[in-house]
Amino acid sequence: MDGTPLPRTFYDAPVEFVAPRLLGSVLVHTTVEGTVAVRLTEVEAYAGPRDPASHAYRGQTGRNAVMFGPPGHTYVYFTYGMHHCVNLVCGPAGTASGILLRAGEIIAGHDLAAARRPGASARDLARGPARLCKALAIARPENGLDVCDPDGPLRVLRGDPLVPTAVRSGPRVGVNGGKDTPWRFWIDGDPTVSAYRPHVPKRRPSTRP
DNA sequence: CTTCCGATATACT
DNA sequence: GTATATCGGAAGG
Repeated sequence: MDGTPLPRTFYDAPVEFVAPRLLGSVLVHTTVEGTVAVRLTEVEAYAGPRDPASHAYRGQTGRNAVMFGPPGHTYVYFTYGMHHCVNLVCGPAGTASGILLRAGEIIAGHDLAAARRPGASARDLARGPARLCKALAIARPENGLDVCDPDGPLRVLRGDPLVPTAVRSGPRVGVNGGKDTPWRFWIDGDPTVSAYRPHVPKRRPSTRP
């Protein structure tokens, strides 16, 4: 990590090209409470309107609007009525592609992250997309931020190089459409990578007594 | 470790 | 009305 944000040109490429190269980089969020930094160990690529698993598959809505804007910005969404998840917008403006930040290792601000995640072990602080957001205090106000701005509150810094064999890929977690597209990327053997869960449709409440 | 399940905003039928 | 890019707690092994 050299303290310099990844340049916007880094994100202005096909999302499946950018995603594995994002592993090992560092997301840093500074608030009035302090600074927490996470080294990314697991991400997923979502390719806009052509990808049935993407939030942009059915076009623009109020929620996904920033996906249709320029790269290098956050797309934060609220799901299941209680969790936030964060993406980085990729590709030229209008591509509506993004990379979901699924998990990472807290490398600075451990005490603050732990205070935001009571009861969690160090390994679990950012092990999962909603857990990562909670540990870094990423929520609606962080939607649409420019992570390339060196003076902004939320930045993505270049990480130490990985050995090429360290990156693995497989199907994305919990998605129904596009389940054969291996666009989940993670650092092999890293304990902070989240557990894989296949998509499971919820059972309807029975009307039977 | 595992399975089950509830919480409930947002988008869609 | 139904589905979902999730999580944490309870209960079982």
